[in-house]
Amino acid sequence: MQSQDNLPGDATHSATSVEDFSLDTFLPYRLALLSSLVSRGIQNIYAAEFDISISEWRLIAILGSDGPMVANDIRQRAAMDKVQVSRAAAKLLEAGHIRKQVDPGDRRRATLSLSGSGQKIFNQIVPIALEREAFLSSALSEKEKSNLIQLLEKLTQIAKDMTITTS
Amino acid sequence: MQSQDNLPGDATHSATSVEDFSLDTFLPYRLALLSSLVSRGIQNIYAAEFDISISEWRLIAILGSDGPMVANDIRQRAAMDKVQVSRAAAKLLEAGHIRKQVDPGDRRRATLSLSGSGQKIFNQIVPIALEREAFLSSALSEKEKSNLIQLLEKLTQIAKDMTITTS
DNA sequence: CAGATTTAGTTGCAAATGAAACTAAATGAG
DNA sequence: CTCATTTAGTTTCATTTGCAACTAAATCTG
Repeated sequence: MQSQDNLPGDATHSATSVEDFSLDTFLPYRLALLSSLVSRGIQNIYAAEFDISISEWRLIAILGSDGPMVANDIRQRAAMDKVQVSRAAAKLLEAGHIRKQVDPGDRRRATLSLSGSGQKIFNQIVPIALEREAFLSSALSEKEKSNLIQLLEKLTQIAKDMTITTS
Repeated sequence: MQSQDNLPGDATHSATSVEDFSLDTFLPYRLALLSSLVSRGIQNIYAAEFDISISEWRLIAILGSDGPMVANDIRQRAAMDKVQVSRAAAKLLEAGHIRKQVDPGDRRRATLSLSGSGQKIFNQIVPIALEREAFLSSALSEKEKSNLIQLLEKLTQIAKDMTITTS
């Protein structure tokens, strides 16, 4: 049995013929499908209850769990588009959920952090989100779940490398 | 502050407190992150080469691998919105990549199938997509990959059940 | 069979998104 | 020091999306 040490750019021994193609085992499809189902479900929660969008929640989640940071760091952290970050930040700022402090050393940069209301939203959403997640992953054992996370992390790393990060 | 009394019964073994929250092990986040990276990468391929959007490609992929089917089946198969299916179908129809045959028994339904050019697009994209996927999953062993697919399938099933399918 | 209800799919409109152009500040070269 | 380049973030515009309202066909009820 051949080992599968794929050199990047190689992939020559892998199935690339039309007959072998099955949507059900096609990773990008499976990921997109699951991700959209999950996101849709969660979005309903905080769109209805609080008045924030997905990207806004993402910002709040990042600031809430990792602490204050500069927009660019958020972009890298979440593989978000800089436009996305900018807009989400603008809205959150307007709503008073985050604060912005310009870096005196480099006045283009500004550190973003949760305000009181932002923190409150974070505190309220987290339990709901966790509960939702718990229900979702109730089909998985603890081991399966950590295994899954690990696999996703690996893939994310590769995917990040693949992306021609022009941003 | 509103009460957040969890529905009694299930999923109580998992952490639901703010302190335990970590984005890195939060499944919805990991999924969204990876999925968006992967989709973005693949989209570039067929948006540039052929002139089709993600949902259009999805339709082609489904019809190409599963054969002709009715719009509603596509919707269920791909957990797509019916609007999404309708619009993608309309565009593909206009571009001549699919055919539409009205069911004589129920004239609201129409079976969609790939036309010659649609089939050709399918044949051309599949190898590229597979190669891309092979590269992506080059970090995983065969076993890990099939394991991952299986876990994703399980989760998808749950997520489908969770969704209050109003469509 | 008429009228009400359900189902399949489409359309209109408002909000979200993404690429590219733009502003402003910082850095680098001569 | 001055002009060109890079970097951080914003704005503009065209496209995509998603919900809700709609049309048309089928089915159900009396």
